[in-house]
Amino acid sequence: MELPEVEVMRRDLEKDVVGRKVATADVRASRNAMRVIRRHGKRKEFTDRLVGRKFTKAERRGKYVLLHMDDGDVLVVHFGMSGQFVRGTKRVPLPQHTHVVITFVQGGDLRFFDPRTFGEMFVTAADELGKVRELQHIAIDPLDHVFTWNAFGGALTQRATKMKQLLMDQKFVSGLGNIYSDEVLFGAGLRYDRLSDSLSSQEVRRLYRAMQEVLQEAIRFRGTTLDDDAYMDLFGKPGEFQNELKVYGRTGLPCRRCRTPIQAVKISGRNAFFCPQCQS
DNA sequence: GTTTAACCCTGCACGC
DNA sequence: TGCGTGCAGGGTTAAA
Repeated sequence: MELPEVEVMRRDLEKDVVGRKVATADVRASRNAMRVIRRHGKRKEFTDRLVGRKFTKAERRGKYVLLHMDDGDVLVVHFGMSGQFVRGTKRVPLPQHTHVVITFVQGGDLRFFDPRTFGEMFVTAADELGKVRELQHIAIDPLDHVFTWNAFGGALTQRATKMKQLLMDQKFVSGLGNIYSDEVLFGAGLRYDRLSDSLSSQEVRRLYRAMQEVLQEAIRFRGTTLDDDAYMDLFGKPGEFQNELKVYGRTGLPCRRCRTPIQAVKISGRNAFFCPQCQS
């Protein structure tokens, strides 16, 4: 789950979970459930900080969601690649690999399931957030209004890294993963292996604009739901952006712009998809 | 400074 | 049919 999916989830949570009060919290009895709340030694340590609390705000930092509560604590959630929230009720059976169930005083519940358990959730005090290592290093959000193409260009020349890796580096710019880094680079007409300090100012502007456009569009289409990655929104509905993808997963298919077959290469263990004609 | 690989995990596609 | 293998990926970490 990358920035657009996390943002869609955040908006859904803001609409449907903020304002609700926790009646019960349950961490399921499995090894992987404990993996999900790995920061807490015991289930009770986690659940005690949720029960009786009301959610007051849903915030996003990079690919993290922060659910603030009325006592100043925060439920921090990272979805990894297969983590999901879904709203439910007692009558709806729990999905496979459900690790945490939070029920509300107002009725209904919130389930967290995650087959591959790369996801994580934990509760911390809001004023301790600055001490959480993963959150400290999250770079500026590409959709933040303080993020200007000027500042972006300056940061790019400070480094000499292949563009794909740099875009996926959460310490450099937050929110992009394997799918959207490829889509952004295609939108900018840049190859995955261009070095960041080799970009002209025109290319920097193109990249900046492509980043805004791709991410905003992906949010508008409510995220990308691939066959092998069943991302769904809070209400279990898939996204639509997979139909708009220009390069990701399209190996051998004609480029939507120039008809040249899309290529895939391995770069540091990840697939990079690109059009050899449109990107240079 | 930058890059690579391994690790955590399950589901699925593939070949035999 | 059923099994083993390889791959997918976010983020961290150790090693090159």
